[in-house]
Amino acid sequence: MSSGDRLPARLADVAEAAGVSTATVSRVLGGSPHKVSAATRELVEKTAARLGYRVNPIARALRSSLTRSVGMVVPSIRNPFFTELVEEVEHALSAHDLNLFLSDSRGSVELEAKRLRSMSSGTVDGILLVPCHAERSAPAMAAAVAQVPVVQLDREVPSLRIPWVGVEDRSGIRDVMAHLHERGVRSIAHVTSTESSLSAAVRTQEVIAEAARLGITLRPEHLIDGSFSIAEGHGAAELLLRSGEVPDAVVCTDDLLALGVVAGLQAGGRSVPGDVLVTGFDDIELASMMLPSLTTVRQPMELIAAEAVRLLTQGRDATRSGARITIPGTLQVRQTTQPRA
Amino acid sequence: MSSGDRLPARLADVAEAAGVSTATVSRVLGGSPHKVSAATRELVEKTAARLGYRVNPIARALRSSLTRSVGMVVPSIRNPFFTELVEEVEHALSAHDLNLFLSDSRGSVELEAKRLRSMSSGTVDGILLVPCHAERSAPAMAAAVAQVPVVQLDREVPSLRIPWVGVEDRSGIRDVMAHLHERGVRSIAHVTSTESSLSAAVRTQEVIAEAARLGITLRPEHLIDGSFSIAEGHGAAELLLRSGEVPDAVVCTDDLLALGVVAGLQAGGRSVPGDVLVTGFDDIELASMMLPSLTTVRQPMELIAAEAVRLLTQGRDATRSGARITIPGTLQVRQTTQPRA
DNA sequence: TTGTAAGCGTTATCAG
DNA sequence: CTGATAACGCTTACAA
Repeated sequence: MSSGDRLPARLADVAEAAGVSTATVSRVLGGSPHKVSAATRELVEKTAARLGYRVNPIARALRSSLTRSVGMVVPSIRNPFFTELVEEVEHALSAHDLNLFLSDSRGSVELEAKRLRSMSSGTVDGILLVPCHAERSAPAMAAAVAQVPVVQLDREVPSLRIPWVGVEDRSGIRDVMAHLHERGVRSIAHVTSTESSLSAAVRTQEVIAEAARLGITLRPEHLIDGSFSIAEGHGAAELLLRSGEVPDAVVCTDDLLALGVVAGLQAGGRSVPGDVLVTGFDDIELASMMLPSLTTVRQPMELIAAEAVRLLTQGRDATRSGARITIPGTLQVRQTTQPRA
Repeated sequence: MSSGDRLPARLADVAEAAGVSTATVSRVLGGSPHKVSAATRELVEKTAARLGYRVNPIARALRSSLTRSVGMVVPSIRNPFFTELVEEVEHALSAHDLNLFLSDSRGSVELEAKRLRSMSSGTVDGILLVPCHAERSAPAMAAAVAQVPVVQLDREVPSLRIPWVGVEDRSGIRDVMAHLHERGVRSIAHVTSTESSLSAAVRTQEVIAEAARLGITLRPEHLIDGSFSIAEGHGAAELLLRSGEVPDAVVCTDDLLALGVVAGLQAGGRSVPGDVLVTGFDDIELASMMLPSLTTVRQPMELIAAEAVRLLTQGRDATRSGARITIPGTLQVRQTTQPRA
């Protein structure tokens, strides 16, 4: 049934065709530090090209126990922040000639554990993980890290000594609050998702602290805690409108929530920023494309991805260090916090 | 990135501990059809569990030339339509216990070729590809398909006999046009990206044909052809507004363009749907979350993903067949085409 | 500088 | 039903 496609050339075929040993071919083509004369090298390269030879990465991996690929597990690839992070990671890996094995844990600790198990049994040289739960992700991670280097991104499981790379949450929030204060905001609501992520919890902490420090009112019933999604933000806005007293601004711990809040406020007949200011966090692509465009804190995803990949490629020592690399975000002031005319 | 702590148990270790041969262990644990006595089977399973044995997928792949993973290459993982498609593919693969190798070609034929080359040299059992160009993607695809089964998703390279799964473009557009006609629309503009995708070209063809058939005006300068992005849609709306004569509706070949068009029209002081109706195509998550929510054609991505995976897993025969599987989309009527009060 | 040969951890083909 | 044993394609001591 298989038509005229010939089986791909193996290392041995190249060796035979070139009249040298397999060892020599391997040394030339595998980029080994071993010395090979210029003439032989050229001969080998020529014949390899002529035969259309390509290494069998599986065989290479079995022999060298190096796969040249890394795994990445995120809670939801559909969340634009993670999508953009994955994209940056892919680019960073390309530079090192590494492939990406992507998995979505769908926010499930069990599924995450399964993915980690499958990856840590030799398919990848390292794992980049955005844990889906701050405590319950720990056991599977501990098991994985015994087999292969692991680096956490964005979200952190504090009970483990696994390196982490993420944004400086507190300073980002401080910038937001200072900006709102400057805009004359006297009262805020806060929409967050402390359950999903430790980062969100830290941000919320900081929102509360800064509100107190700046004399901005944050009523307990105006602190709304759910999950990260547009729908959640939409619901939060409805709640707010029903509460009767609508604050001057709504501070959200991520852009999806902020998008939902803006839509919800508009649906309720309020103008943003005319009646209420809104801020987000992350700076996903949509934040600058939406109307009104969203004031938010830009997470430098390129940097986060690059640092994570660097940690991973620098090997066990680096990933053993328990390093915590925090990278500052930058406030992007846009239309949702324009001063009222 | 070096090896782990305790060396993991190998097949041979299990065999030794259980006092049987490696062949027997392999037969039990590898799910081979070969008969093994119930007693031996249980013994092996017990010892394997006790030693925490897990197969080495690399060794297995080398021996059996089956990796239990498939590669997927999309033009941009950031495009929500592809993101959602990837997610569905991941789910479909999970059901078959297959892993996903994801790559982003960033719309570059060269990068795409590189990805295909790397994947087709043994790292995956099959490739799901959304080609980034209707002609220039062909050479690399032809080379890949000689090594490994390939299935095209969404976009198609017609010059190759490679199976394809996608939505029924023409009927989707006919539904949109019929709906607009019913709404009393007499003139439209059309925003598309025929360069990116044959599907878009087909949709555009159908828009023109249906406009003619239904007596709806589509002025040549109101046919705007660019790339698939929110920014592009935004620009198209500005162009439209500057043209002086704003049509009754704007038909877009994807949701991103439609999102941009809505934002652009609003920025220019027009109301959607008050002054202008807008339609999209795809039904990405945002389409129903945005305000006003977007009337669009829902692509059944779960089905598309499932069919593609089915073709791939059914092996060479299926992927040699040159099958073209088209799946009907369904019109989702939402706020952007509400009748003017 | 080059070659020989021993594995890497499985699966599959034989005999028994 | 079970067990030796030879591959799979490559890297890397060790020899020459």
